[in-house]
Amino acid sequence: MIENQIPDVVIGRLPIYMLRLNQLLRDGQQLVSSAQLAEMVGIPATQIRKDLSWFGGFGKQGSGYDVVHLLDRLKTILNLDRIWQVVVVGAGNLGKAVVEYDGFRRKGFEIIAAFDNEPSLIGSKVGHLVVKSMTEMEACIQQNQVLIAALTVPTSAAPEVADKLVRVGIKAILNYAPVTLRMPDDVQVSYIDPVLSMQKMTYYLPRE
Amino acid sequence: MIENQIPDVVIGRLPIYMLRLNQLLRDGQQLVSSAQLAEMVGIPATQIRKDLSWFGGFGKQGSGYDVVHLLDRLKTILNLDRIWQVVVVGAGNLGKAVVEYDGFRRKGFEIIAAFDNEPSLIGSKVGHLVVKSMTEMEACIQQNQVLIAALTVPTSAAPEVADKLVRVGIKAILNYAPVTLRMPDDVQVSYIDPVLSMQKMTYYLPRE
DNA sequence: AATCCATTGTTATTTTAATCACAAAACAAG
DNA sequence: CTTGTTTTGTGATTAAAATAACAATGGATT
Repeated sequence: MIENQIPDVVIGRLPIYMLRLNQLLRDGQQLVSSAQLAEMVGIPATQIRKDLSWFGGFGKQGSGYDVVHLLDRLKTILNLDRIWQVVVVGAGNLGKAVVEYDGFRRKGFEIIAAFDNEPSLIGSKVGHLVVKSMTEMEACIQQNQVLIAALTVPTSAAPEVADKLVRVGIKAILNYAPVTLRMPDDVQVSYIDPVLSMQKMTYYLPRE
Repeated sequence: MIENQIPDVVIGRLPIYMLRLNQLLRDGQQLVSSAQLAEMVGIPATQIRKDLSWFGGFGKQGSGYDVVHLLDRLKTILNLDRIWQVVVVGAGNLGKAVVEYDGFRRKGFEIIAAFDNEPSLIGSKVGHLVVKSMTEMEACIQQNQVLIAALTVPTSAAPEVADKLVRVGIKAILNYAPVTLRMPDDVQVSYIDPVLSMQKMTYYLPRE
């Protein structure tokens, strides 16, 4: 994590706030109090206010936060006031699911290419894309100045492929492989592993 | 979260340790020091030792931890010394991907059924399963005493379906819908939302 | 214009988690 | 059997995060 003023945990909560604010926006609500938002996200109101105050106050005493304005500010803070291009590396089942999932596009992440080095996959269609060879990856990433990659290759290949991605300019990796990546400080890594989440939950389940 | 002696963050790290220990096991290594494990997972050795010490000491001074034994203990602690049956609710693209992903099975989570209420999906094959109607869900969960569900229905349906799952006995929900679920204290919920992770990473990316 | 009410922004406090530091234990070597 | 080396387990300390408390503010009401 890059050394910074604002705690990482706070940054992590902002997207959650955005999710609920978008919901309020769709419902046509114009103002929201920290208490109401708290109720929606299951986080204390005082913590929400504190989180937001890191970026300066944008609420109004007595009435609360303007939904549109707050959403707009959060978008800007999180650099989400633009479209981000994303490449998917690894076009197996998992990669396919990532490309075909439209949640990314809906939130401003455009998947522009999918790569694999398995000859049988290259040239095949995945969603709206045609799978490209890994040899084309570097050129594609650099030409489009892509900064974000989703890594869906087999675990054994993940560290090596991640290194390569960083070498060609990637600064954020959404890693679906269950392996810890050792990356330079200016490269972000997020781990997506539903199995780990399940393994945590079983701790709390009755032993029967 | 259930009120407990041991901090939730500690529980959350145990599955990560297991992941690496399994790797060492495959490599045939018999002993591991906290320092070596630390190197592998990117967490300080002192924190690993402290985490483990919550459950009593199972290392040997001077030599480290016996890989097989430690793995065994962690399995028991996390209730992973058994097979857990899981149902998937929602058999669209996402549900399909979850059923077909074999990472769950490999770690002892057996997906025994997939449900949907879309008539066109009911009866179709998803992986090795035949999609069942939601009307059959209650009977299936109760007959098999299933405690874990993966929730892959559309966001709008998620809260309602989650409530139903809890009513019929589910105690842990892996929620893929981007919505906060309000659940009783004895029900675990984990959120899987790769978009949130991406939105967090963009904060740290250069504004270009 | 004065009062009241709701709700923010922020300082102070408490709680929780991470890190440090070191004594105790295991084992190997002389 | 003593000495040296390694590495654990844990009490003490520091750092970080969450919570509480409340003054300040904006708007509504009389």
